[in-house]
Amino acid sequence: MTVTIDDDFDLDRIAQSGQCFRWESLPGGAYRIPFRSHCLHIAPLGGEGYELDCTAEEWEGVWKRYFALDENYRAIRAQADPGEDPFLWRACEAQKGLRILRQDPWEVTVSFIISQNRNIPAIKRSVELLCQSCGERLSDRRGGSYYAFPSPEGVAGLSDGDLAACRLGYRDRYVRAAALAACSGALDFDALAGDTEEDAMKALLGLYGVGVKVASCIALFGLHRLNAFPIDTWMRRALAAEYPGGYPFERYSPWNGVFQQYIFAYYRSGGREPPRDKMQ
DNA sequence: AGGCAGGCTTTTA
DNA sequence: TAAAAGCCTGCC
Repeated sequence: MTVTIDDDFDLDRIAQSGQCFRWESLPGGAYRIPFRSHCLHIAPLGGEGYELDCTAEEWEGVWKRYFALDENYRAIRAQADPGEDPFLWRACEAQKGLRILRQDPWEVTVSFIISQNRNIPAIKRSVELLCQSCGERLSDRRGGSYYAFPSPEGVAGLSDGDLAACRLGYRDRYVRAAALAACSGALDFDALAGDTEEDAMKALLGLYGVGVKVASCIALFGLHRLNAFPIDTWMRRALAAEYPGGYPFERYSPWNGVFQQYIFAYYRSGGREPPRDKMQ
């Protein structure tokens, strides 16, 4: 089936934004996107049109929510004023098409625990190895196979050796601890959904191996708390260079996390003063 | 109590 | 070799 999407929506930008690690790039700007037990092939047709391999029901019931198409990113971007904050405006213009997905919170939790002190290719590799080691092998609609992201039980059941084979390094005990917490109910994403931002952050920070940065990423990308504002090395550089007087959080609430993502992507793509030496 | 240095696995460029 | 969407522990 085909659909038209009448808002900011750029598959390449989303794929490269560092919020999801399992999108598979295909020829022609298309992607294969696994989500829980679903898998979508989506190909741009030019303009606002896209070719999908799912039913209308699945598009309506699963993917529109996954892509957060109920939210209007043009309207969010419009809050950045070129005269008031030219840097933010440029970042939004340059990265137009980004969206914050509604991903599976468990997958996001593990992925961002794995992300610490690593670059994106290395993160993708470990996540994929983890999926292959204990995720369910499923078929997409084109006869291809893929591995679902494993359940907490699946991860908790891995031997030391199998977990080590995922090349998680010192993070392997963090991942195992998160799996045990999710199995025991100590980590309950449904409960977190009803919490205040502060309580949700507090609960996430209680996980072994989860600090402020990773907890913020889980809140933003896993719990869809669009005001959560992860600060990594890139954001630290961007804030120091562009907002020496402090970032105006009040001004952009409750969309701080969205603007954070524009700034992060803009900076990482070389839009501003890359780290002293070279870029990718 | 709260801040800071050092260490940690592995990959990437 | 330094840096990578950092965090934990021990010391002060």
